[in-house]
Amino acid sequence: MITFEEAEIRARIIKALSHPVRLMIVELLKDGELPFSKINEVFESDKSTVSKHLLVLKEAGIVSSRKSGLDMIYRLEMPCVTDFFNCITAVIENNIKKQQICLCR
Amino acid sequence: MITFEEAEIRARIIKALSHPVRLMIVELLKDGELPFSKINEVFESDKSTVSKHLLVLKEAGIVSSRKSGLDMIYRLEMPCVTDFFNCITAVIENNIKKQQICLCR
DNA sequence: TTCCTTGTTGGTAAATATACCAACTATTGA
DNA sequence: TCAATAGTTGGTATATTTACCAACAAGGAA
Repeated sequence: MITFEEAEIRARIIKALSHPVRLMIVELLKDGELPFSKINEVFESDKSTVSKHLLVLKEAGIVSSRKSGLDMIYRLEMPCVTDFFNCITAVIENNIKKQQICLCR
Repeated sequence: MITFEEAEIRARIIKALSHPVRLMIVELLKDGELPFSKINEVFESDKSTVSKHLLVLKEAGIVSSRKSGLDMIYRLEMPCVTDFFNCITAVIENNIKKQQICLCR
C-alpha cells in the first residue's frame, strides 16, 4: 500500500493539473515550447494570473522555463501527457455512457 | 486546441484525484471493490471525512457504490488507473533527477 | 542613463475545500 | 417495535485557491 506521504507527493502534482487554465497551458505546450506572450494571448485573464498558473505548473515540475532576451520560454516536462489525458478522457466517456443508461430506464 | 469548457470538465475529474486521502482510496480499490468499513479503517480521520472523500470520487465518476445489507460497497471505475499513476510517478522521478543535477553543481 | 517592453511579485477580497462534531437515515437483529 | 450498527448529511471554523490590480525587476533600445 502507498503511504500517506507518498500520496501527498502525488497529490501535489495532480493538484497542479486540476485547473482548466493550467490544463489548457499543458495542451498548448504539447507540441513544443512557447514564450509567455504566446501562452498569455490565449487567455482573457490578467497576465499576472497566467504567470501564477505557470508558476504552479513549474513548482510541480510539469513545465520548465528559461529566459531568452525579454521572453520567458516555457517547456512541457511531461512526456506522458497524452496517456494522462487519454485516461481522463476515458473516465469522462464512461460517465457519459453511464448517464445514458440512467436516462433509458 | 481544447476549449475552456472541455478543460473544465477534465479539471473536475483531476481535482477529485488531487487529495492524498482520495489517492489512497483509489489505490485501495485497485484490486477490487471494498465496503466502506474497510476503507474507513485505513484512515485516522472521522468516518464522515472518509465518506465525503468517497462522495467526491463518486461525483467525478471515479468510483461507484452499491448498498449490500448494512454495507456500502465501493468500486473503482477507472481501468486506466495504472497508466495514470505511472505518469505521475514519471513526473516525480524527473523532479528527483533534476534536483540531483542541481545539487551536483 | 532613460525609456520601454516583458513578465513576476505583493496585496486583497471572494470563492472553494477541508476536517470535525452532531444529528440524521437506513438496515438488521432482538 | 425497539435498539444497535453502518454510513451520510448538516453545520461550522479554518485553510487554501483564485483573480484582479498595482507595483516591481530585468533586459533591450534610444
